[in-house]
Amino acid sequence: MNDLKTFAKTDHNRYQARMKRVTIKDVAREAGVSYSAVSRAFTEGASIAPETRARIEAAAKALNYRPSLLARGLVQSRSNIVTLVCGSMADPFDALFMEALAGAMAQVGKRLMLVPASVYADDGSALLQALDDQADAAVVSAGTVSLETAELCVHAGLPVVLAGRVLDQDGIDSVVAENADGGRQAADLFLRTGCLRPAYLGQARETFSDRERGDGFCDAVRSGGQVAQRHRLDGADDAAIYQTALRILSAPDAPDAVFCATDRIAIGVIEAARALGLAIPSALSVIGFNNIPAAARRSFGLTTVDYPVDRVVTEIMMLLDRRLGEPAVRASTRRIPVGLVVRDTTRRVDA
Amino acid sequence: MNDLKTFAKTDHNRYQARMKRVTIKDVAREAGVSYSAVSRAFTEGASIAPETRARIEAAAKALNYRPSLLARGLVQSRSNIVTLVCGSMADPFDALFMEALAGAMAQVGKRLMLVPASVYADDGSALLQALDDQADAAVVSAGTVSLETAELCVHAGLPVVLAGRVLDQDGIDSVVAENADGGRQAADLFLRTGCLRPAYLGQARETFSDRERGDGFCDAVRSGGQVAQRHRLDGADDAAIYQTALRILSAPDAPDAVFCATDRIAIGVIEAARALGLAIPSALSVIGFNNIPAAARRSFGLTTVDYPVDRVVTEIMMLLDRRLGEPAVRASTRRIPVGLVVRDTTRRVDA
DNA sequence: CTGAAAGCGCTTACAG
DNA sequence: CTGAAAGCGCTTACAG
Repeated sequence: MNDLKTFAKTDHNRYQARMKRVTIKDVAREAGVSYSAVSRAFTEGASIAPETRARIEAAAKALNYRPSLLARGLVQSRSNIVTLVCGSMADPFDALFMEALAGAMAQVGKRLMLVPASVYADDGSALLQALDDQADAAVVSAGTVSLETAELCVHAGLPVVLAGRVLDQDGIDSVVAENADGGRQAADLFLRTGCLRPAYLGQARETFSDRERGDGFCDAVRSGGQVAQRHRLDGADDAAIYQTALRILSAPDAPDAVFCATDRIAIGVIEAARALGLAIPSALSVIGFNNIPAAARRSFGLTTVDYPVDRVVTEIMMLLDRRLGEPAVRASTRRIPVGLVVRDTTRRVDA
Repeated sequence: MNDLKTFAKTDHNRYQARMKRVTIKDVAREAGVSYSAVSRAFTEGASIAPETRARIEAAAKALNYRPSLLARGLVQSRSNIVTLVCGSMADPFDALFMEALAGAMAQVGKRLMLVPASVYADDGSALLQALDDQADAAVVSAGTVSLETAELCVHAGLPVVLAGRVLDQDGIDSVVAENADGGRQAADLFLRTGCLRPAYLGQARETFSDRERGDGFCDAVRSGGQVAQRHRLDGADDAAIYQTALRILSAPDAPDAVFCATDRIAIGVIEAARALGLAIPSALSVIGFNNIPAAARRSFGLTTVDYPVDRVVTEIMMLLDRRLGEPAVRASTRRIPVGLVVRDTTRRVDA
């Protein structure tokens, strides 16, 4: 990957006999019209004689003409690009979110530009790419976004919506799960099913949603008159999840119920429990978050907090739409309701 | 999602008091230089006095100037965009591939534009988006690409590489797994461990790689003097995988060994087998393909054919680089070697 | 090293 | 309905 000189930065023209693009002028010449006419022929609802349009369309087809989105974007200062600052795809939830978002954007004629947060400095500069792209909007689902960067975007009139976190900055909208409520629901179920040593297991690096889930859970446990342990992963991959779970579950004061920041973590806990011979749910209860497809697998039957990805995407689209219509509108945070899906990793509440 | 009028297509200007962008001219004025000078200041290795550059950089910082990638792309006819035509992210392998590709592209200063194949007509038109974007290259990992579309891209000088399939069209490169060899390896293991009724289970809609895997497998089984069953999923989601597996495994002539087109399918087969009380691997052997992280989970311990995603990405980058350097070079197909990773779903070869 | 000019491929008022 | 002109924000020869 070190010698991709050409692709990376070398002067293409030195090497490349790339065909020159067929432009609006070529079509105009072919059709015998001005090139404004060609532009109109490709603009919905422009005033142009049907016959002229037909002639132009024929010429365009003959020449394989395709309007340049770059040029159009430049002149309209609207690129039809939406920048998505994203993180690792190791958790299926993130991949499904991206897929849903890309689909929704396609519905309104926009496409997603991927900016992997990991390749940018952890100072919010990933988001600045959206500015460089003249993106119509940005969605941030990973990485850091500094107040300074956010401010810059707002100032430039770039609508940005944060997924999974809230930033205290005018003009930056957010959509997040009712995380604390999800944590509370998990805690309630543990308490009602007689769990005595509940614990929360969060991400290696605490995130906004992670913290809210943990807080909601621990607060509710405390309200129930118990105290919750609070743990954190040793690392981000499946192996680290498993090892952390092993450690926690084999400690002297091992919990008998674990609420995990994500389903992926919860599945690691289930596997560790099985390796240790802990029966689920009699000796250990487990609850996840997100309700990814794997949670429903027979192998796991994971009780989890359902976080409907389509709702998230719908809200993002609506926030974006609203802000485009009214750029100065107050920042708003949309909370997506979440609900327990009870499967096999928690005990029955028949008491 | 039906009323996103503003975001979708309405005239922004009617609503939007978007700040006008700060341009090269603003910086030039602020720094007291021509705007060619500003351009140079932002061009690596351009001839400009250090002091002038410093002054310009200061002015740029003061104004929060950021070069427009759109404008730059237009004039250089190089957008630094790479279009990825992608499919569903339901299979973790696809998400990991995308992540790896995005990372590699970032290394060379390019970003990925997502085009979900599903939202375009099944005639290869998704790929045409790459042309409209003035993309520097396109990678296709899903959907149909017609010869006609491919031809158009080649003609326009757009490098395209196909992932997971080969197209008989000059100028279109490919990277694919040694699928048939993978199938052969799976078959050999089944035969050497005494399996008597081997079967292949492919995707609902046959794909290029799918077919190669099945062919390689069935041919090798035949060479071993047996005949393989050949099945196909009833649908694309986890539920359909599970149901299809149930059906196949409870048939009168049920197989005692199943090679699956992907790990995801294989996991469904494992779950169906367990539901039916079939012991793995004594009563049923299972082999997958890809070696996704889930395959290594203790819950599955899936024997599989490892298809290293990083190798795939590396080859794609090299093919792209080569074609950019030499646009007319013959199309080439890179075959990525694959290898069995033996875990717990196949019997020991101690006989 | 620096500036003025032309041009990338379009759209958008403005006249006609 | 149609065309000529200006301009979107840059880069790139070309002179100086």
